[in-house]
Amino acid sequence: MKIRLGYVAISKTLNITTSHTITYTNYKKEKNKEEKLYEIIDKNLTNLEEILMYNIRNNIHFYRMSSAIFPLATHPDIEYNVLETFKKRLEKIGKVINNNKMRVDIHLDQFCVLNSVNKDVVNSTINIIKFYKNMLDTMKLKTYMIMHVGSNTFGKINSISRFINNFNRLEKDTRKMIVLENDDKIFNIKDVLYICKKTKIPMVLDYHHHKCNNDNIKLEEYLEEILKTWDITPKIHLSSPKNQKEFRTHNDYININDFVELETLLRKMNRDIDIMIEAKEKDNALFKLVRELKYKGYKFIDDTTIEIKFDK
DNA sequence: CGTGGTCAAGCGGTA
DNA sequence: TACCGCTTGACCACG
Repeated sequence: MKIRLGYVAISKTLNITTSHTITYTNYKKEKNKEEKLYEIIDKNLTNLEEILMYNIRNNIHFYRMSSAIFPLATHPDIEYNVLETFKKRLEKIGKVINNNKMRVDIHLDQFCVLNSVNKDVVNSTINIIKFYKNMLDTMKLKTYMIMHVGSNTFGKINSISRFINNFNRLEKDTRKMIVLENDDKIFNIKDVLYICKKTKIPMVLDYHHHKCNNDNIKLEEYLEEILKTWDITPKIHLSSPKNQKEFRTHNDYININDFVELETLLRKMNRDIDIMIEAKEKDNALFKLVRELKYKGYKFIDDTTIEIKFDK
């Protein structure tokens, strides 16, 4: 079995970002509003292209796009069809991704709360989901949007059924593009797995969140079921705590012990896995982990792919 | 230059 | 009750 490693949004090595933005307040002050927006988006897309080339050069097969490439794209008071304007560009980027068989996905922001008790929040969340679906469709990427279950208002049972109800309001094609992740405070792996089985949503396991929020539930007992929610290679998120006191906060790097713990469970599963490194040092953290794993004796097929022996 | 205040957006936890 | 962190922390005014 193989484990591939990926990273999120920013390359620290290249030192470029695809999240250049403008706030609504400053946007309103601009003389050439549209021009200003397009300039920012153009910069973001150029940097995205550069990051993708960097990923290809370094055999990184697995990457999460920023959700801030198109500033203000879903703002209620701004009318602009950004996806139409940048269609050619997005198609080209999509082609690069597909031609190189790279797995690229996206994570919805924290204010996308599908099960909110506030109707306006739900509606804007649905709008945002539609926007990203259109974006991914424009790029011709067969991939997913990752999100959390959301709010806990009126307790878990109510909150879970709110999620399922609102999820079912989405169109069928859109529903197929949603992936759920266990969070670090409320919805643990058991809760999320329950929803995922009911709705046929694939489940991303976040190992660090599980450590933060587990109610003494053992991952061993659920891991196989979690992986089964995927038709394709399952995806797992890995990060390390900043320190004991600020446990929930992400560390700059990955503690190799966290990887080894997780990998020890995974090697009993006999499935290829994609592990996304979520560390503040981004690709640097990924490569640091790779160096340490090699030193420890892990066998690598290429720069970021580990060969693991199935171990019952 | 570096830095502190600000920014469209939700939510729960912590001091 | 106000801030923090998640999220992707970037921009801008000021010194």
